[in-house]
Amino acid sequence: MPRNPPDPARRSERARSAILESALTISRERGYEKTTIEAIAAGAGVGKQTIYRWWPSKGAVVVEALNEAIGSASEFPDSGDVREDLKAQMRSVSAALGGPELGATFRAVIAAAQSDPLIAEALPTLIIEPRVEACKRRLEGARQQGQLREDVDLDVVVELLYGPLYHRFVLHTFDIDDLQITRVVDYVFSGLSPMEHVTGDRGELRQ
Amino acid sequence: MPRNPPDPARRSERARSAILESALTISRERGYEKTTIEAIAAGAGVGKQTIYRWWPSKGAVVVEALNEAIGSASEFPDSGDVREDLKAQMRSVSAALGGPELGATFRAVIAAAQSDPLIAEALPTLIIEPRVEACKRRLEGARQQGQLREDVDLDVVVELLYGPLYHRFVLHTFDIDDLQITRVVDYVFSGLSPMEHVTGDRGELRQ
Amino acid sequence: MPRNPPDPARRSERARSAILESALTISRERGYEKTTIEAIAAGAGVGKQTIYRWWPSKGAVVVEALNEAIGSASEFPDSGDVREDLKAQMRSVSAALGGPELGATFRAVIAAAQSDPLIAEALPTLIIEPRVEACKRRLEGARQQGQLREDVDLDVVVELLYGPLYHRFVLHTFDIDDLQITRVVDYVFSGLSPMEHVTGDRGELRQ
Amino acid sequence: MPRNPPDPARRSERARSAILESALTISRERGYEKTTIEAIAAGAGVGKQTIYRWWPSKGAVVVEALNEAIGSASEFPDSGDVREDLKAQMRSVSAALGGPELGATFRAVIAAAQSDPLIAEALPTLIIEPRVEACKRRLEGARQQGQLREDVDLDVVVELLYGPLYHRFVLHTFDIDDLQITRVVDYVFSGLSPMEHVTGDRGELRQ
DNA sequence: GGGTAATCGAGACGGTACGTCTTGTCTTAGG
DNA sequence: CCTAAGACAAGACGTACCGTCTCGATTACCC
Repeated sequence: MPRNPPDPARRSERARSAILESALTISRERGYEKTTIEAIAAGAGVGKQTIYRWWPSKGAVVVEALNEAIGSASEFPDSGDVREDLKAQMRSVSAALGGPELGATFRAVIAAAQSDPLIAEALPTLIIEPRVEACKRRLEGARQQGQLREDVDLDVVVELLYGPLYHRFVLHTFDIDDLQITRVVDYVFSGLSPMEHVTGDRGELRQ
Repeated sequence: MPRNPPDPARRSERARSAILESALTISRERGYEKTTIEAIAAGAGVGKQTIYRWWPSKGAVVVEALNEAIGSASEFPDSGDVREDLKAQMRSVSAALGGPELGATFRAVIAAAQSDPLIAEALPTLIIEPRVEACKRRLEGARQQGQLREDVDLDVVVELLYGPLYHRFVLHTFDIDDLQITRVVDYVFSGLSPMEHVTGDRGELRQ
Repeated sequence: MPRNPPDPARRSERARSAILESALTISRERGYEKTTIEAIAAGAGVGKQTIYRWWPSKGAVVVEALNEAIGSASEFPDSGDVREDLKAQMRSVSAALGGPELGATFRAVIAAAQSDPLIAEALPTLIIEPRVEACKRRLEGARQQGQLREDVDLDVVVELLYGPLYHRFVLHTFDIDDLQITRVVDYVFSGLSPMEHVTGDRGELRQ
Repeated sequence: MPRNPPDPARRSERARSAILESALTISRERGYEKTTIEAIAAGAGVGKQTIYRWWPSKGAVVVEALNEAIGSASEFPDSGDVREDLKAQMRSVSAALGGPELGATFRAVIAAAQSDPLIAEALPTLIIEPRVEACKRRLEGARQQGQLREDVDLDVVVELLYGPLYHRFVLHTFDIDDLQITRVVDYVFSGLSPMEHVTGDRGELRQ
């Protein structure tokens, strides 16, 4: 006697968006750990069952809410200069991570992903990958314009760029700042080996 | 009539270590968020009051437990070839993170640090910084041997090297593997800009 | 814009009888209080709205179901000996109350009557009174044959006879048995006052 | 791993009596079916768990509350005239059953006993039997004074007396009134058979 | 015999209460 | 006094039903 999954066609869009909005608001106001499904439901004017029908856990609601809040807005700029475009985009990621709006919620989602398998799956799928793909598309463009070596693995390049940001974010070592971003991009493009080779244009590795 | 603080002289060492051990086990098994004081007490064969008497919060118990468990940082190898030394060290970090024992524990700490300020402070101080310093010492040695540019910020270099590993670890995008490690080190040293002339030694950027 | 009442002509007979059958089954199996409209609907393979369209409450469904199920009252036997006829009839009532089928159903109705005004009205009217009347007719016959005092209130006599059975049935003190029935009838006819001279026919008040 | 039953020695008397009082009040005010454990707990200023710890169900709380409310007060009067003493006691039972204070709650408990095995056991044990025993003691006294035949089964006599009251109470046929009580007692003592024997003192079987 | 209106099965919806679990405080008994 | 054990008030958990509502998809009546 298998439990039928609910029929998405009958789903109420009004309820869905009210829930996501309520989830984000409450998460922001009292922190993720003190966010309860009861409160999300009350805040959205919705029965608890409506949440349990469509999401498996509090975390799942919050990831989805977070994803909608960040927006699909992450399309990369393309000014022709890949280094500057990356820095600009990384600065906006940094602002989002550090800002009071989404930062704390994003932290909480990362925390939840460490023990909740459902979120461990949703976080990369829903939030990380689409933005990684956007970054890879920009890098691919740069490669075709000769700003990037032909043979690099773009997945690793993305990790080289954003990994340092997340390193600070999750390990609480330093705040992410423009200086870190500048150096990360410049080091990654120019390399750490003593310059036996010409980097071409911008060897400005100081400060 | 002020509440007298408990007298440390009368404290039961047996209870203390049973609590720390139980906290660690449960944190590892079900994640930090699902770790409850009730369960720690039950697992330690101890009354809840004994925990509340000596620690202010669940987080405080867990940091103390972790601090005792992880032990001190190991020194970097120095074979003369900084790239290979880094790869070796990163592989051993990768093995630890991926292993079932320390990996799960470390996930729990990272998760806890995202919401508990006590752990947010203890994690970089006690755990991360000593290891970063060891790495920086090795890099400094490399710099003096001419394997590293003079002007780079070593903190950022450490983040460039380990950030990609943590990126995979906390965001659950891919498993950390040797290939990633190889590429990270090589890209970071050689740079991503197209090589106008070969760096001489190891241009082996394929595979 | 008044809500049109449903049109009885279009009513599905299949649904109606499936609902009544399901209501009776569930009422019998888990008791009236734990009978839910949800379960009746599911058991009948019917939408909940179909029940709410035609009945105002759970109680209404159950009375209607019971009314169809119990059938009409049977006539009393008349062997000429009113005591024996009463005992015989009371034994058959006792068997019905004690039996798993009607007993459980009847328990459910009695329970329902204590809280649902609809059933509180229907139970005496539809179920009790016809049977009381049959009993009273037999007692009237006995009176005319000189087996019963002229001046007794037959309603009270019926209660004297059947009250003890229901006392055991609803209060769960003892099981109804032949011994109780025999004694009830004999005590009622012979009286409890010490016999100053024997009644002639059946003074057999022992065992 | 057997669940330890709670230790009665540690039980809070304050909580216990607040719960029973709250249960009775709410039961009276909104009816048994609409009485919820949630409301009882709130009304008593008590956690729900404290109710669930000591009672298995809502019904059990209400039976106990009812029992305390009725009071042990049921000792029988002994004026020397057993008929009058019985009538007096039956009138007070009738007043309790019919009264707005306990009548509705008692109905609900009887209803619950029809489907809840726990209440089916508690109702006779806790409430009925102590009062039946008191009645039997009075009847035994009457027997020793020669007001009652030697050979009657007192359990059946009690049922003969109270059965008719409960018959009206649970089947909703008539209201219990003084006339019924008078007739029940008189019929039971004098017997229904035409008077071939002298009843001694009071053959007043009219009206 | 085709249009249309109401019933049907199904089930999502906003709610209330359920019975369980955990929290942090308070109380009891024993060493 | 400190310990373990655990009752306590509070309140969130995830589930079950409530009674209402909205869906297509059959009916069954009326033109």
